[in-house]
Amino acid sequence: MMDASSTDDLSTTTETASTVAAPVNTPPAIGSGGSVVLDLEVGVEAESRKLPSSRFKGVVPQPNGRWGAQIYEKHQRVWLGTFNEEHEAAKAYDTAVQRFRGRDAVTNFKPLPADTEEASLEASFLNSHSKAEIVDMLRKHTYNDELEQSKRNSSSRKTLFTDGFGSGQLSVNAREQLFEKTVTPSDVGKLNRLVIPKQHAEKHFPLQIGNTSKGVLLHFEDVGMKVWRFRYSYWNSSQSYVLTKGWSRFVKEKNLQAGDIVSFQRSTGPDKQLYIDWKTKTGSGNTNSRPTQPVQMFRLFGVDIFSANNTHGVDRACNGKRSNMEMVLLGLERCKKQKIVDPL
DNA sequence: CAATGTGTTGAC
DNA sequence: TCAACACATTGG
Repeated sequence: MMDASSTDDLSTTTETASTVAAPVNTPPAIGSGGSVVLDLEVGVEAESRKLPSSRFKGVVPQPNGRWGAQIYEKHQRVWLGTFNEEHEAAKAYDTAVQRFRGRDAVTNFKPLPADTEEASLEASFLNSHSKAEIVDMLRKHTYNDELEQSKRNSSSRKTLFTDGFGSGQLSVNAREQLFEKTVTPSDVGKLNRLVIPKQHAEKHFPLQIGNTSKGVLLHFEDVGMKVWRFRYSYWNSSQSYVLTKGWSRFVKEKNLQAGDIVSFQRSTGPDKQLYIDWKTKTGSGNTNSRPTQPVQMFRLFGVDIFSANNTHGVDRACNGKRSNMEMVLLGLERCKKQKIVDPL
């Protein structure tokens, strides 16, 4: 009904930012919640008819002592809901104005918590929802909850995980398959490099002209949440794109053999996190057991956690309860810092 | 009936 | 754009 169905984003752009920069606005003046006070407004009390105006932008008093929040868009008011506390209404306005007019819009409070990581997370959250959705959250007072939930999801750098039979994938961050390559003998040999088929390289890992020969460092995360850093560059001599420095370590640790398949993925979310995985030709995932890799091992908070290959059935046996493996993964999610393998 | 939020107006 | 204000509409 409210019909704030303005399509989405990009309508504002340019004109938005600039102008402000400085968090002008009246200072949030103490947190005096209810009491109207203000002796100079004796008339107000006496009249008992006029409503106290708000110190905050976008906040209007309600007859019942509560506070409404509103923002204007295209000559029309967009109602953001009613709130018990004046500052809650002000915060709702802040959220809305940032979605409607960009990150640098004038707000009541925001300029204060000018973090970096949190701020960007909220920014991506805002931009991943339509104006109408944000308004709806504000009116229902669910914005903060949804934002927090979003943060949890985006911070969980989860990798796909199989139950040993390739059937049980736990919830995974949305990611797209970029491409796979069956490694050649030279890819896993002494040349210490992986040739990336030109077709895929140019499509998914475009190199800037300046970096063509110099190369760049690409970060990939594997199923164990280890981060691998490979030098990626173009070899004029062979007219091919290659992963060089760092690649041999991967080959060694994974015991990659000719004919195995390496696959590359990228998260579809705002972060363009890259992932790398591998499997044997027969393709039973990477939980297959090679002599050198009898079990999967996670390292969590400095503790090695082993999981037998045949977790099949174990998870399922938990009947509704969270499975052991799930707990492990949940723990991994919380592990903020990722282990850097092969620091170059 | 009380609360909500729209209609509307005038100031900036 | 914005808030003030009146009041129609909602919802329990």
